[in-house]
Amino acid sequence: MPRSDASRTWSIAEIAEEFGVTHRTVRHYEDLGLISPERRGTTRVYHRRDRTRLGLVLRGRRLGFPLEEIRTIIDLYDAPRGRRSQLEYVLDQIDERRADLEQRRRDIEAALSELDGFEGRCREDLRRLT
Amino acid sequence: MPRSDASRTWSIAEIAEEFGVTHRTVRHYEDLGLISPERRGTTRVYHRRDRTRLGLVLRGRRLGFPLEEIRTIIDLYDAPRGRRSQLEYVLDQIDERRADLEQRRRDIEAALSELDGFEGRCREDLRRLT
DNA sequence: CACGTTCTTGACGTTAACGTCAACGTAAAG
DNA sequence: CTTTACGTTGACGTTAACGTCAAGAACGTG
Repeated sequence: MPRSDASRTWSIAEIAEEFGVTHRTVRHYEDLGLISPERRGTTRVYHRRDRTRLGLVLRGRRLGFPLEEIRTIIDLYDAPRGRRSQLEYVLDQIDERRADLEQRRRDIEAALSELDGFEGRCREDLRRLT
Repeated sequence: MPRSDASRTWSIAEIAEEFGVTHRTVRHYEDLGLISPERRGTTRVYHRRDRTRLGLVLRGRRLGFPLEEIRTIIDLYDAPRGRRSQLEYVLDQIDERRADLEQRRRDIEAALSELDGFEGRCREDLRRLT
C-alpha cells in the first residue's frame, strides 16, 4: 500500500508546511468555508479533497482574487447541477469567470511586452556604456 | 490644434470619471507617490503623464499587485539608469517581475482550462436533460 | 506520570486600500 | 452677493486577510 494512498490523511501542520502557509491561514480558510476538514474528536484531519481545494484557493490568491470570490468559484465546481435552471446559472458564472481571466491574461501580456521593450532599452544602454 | 493635445490637462473629477475610480482613490494614489500631478495654486492639474501612470497603476491593480509594489515597478521605468550598477539592478528587477508575471500567466492558463473542462461537463449534463 | 510537542478555541492587533464625513476655500452664475 | 459646483486637507471608519498572543486539551515518550 503506497504512502500517498487515496486514504492518506494529514495534520494541519503538515498541510501548512507543504503549501507554504501558516496554520493560521489554513484555519482562516476554514472559517470562510473554503475547506472543511474532517474532525477526529476535536482535531482536524485533512484528506486529499482538502488538499485539492487548498491548492485552488492558493492559486486564486496568487491571481489576486478575494477569498469570498474564490469560495463562490470552487463551490461552483461542487454545486449540484441537476436542474436546468441550476445548470444555466452555472454556465453563466463560467462565462463571467472566463471574461475576468481573459482580461487578466491581456493585462499580463501587455505588462510582459512592456517589460521586454524596457529590458531591450536597458541592455542597449548597457552596451553603450561598455 | 486638436483637443487631445500633448498639453491638454484634466481636473481630478475628469480623471476619476474617465478611469472609473473615485477622486478619493486618485488622491490615495497620490499619497502613495504613484502619481504626482501639477499644482496650480492648491488645485491639482493632471497631464498626459499622470494618465499614463494611472493606467499602469490600475492595470497592476487588476492583476492584484499591492500598490507599494506597483510603485516600485513604475518608478523603475522612470529611474535614472546612468551608472552600470543601476542598470544591472534594474535588469535584475525586470527578471523578478517577469518571473512573477509568468507564474500568474501559468495560473491563468490552468484556471482557464479547468473552466473549459468544467463547462464541457455542464453542457453534457444539459444535453442529457433535453 | 511528568513533560514536551502538537493541537484547540477565542480574542485582539495589524496592514492595505480605500470610504466617509467635516470643515473650509474659490470661482463662475444667476 | 449669495448660491452652486468643484476643489482642498485632515481625520476617522471599514473590510479583507491574516498575525499574534493567551490559555488550555490531548498525546506520544522517557
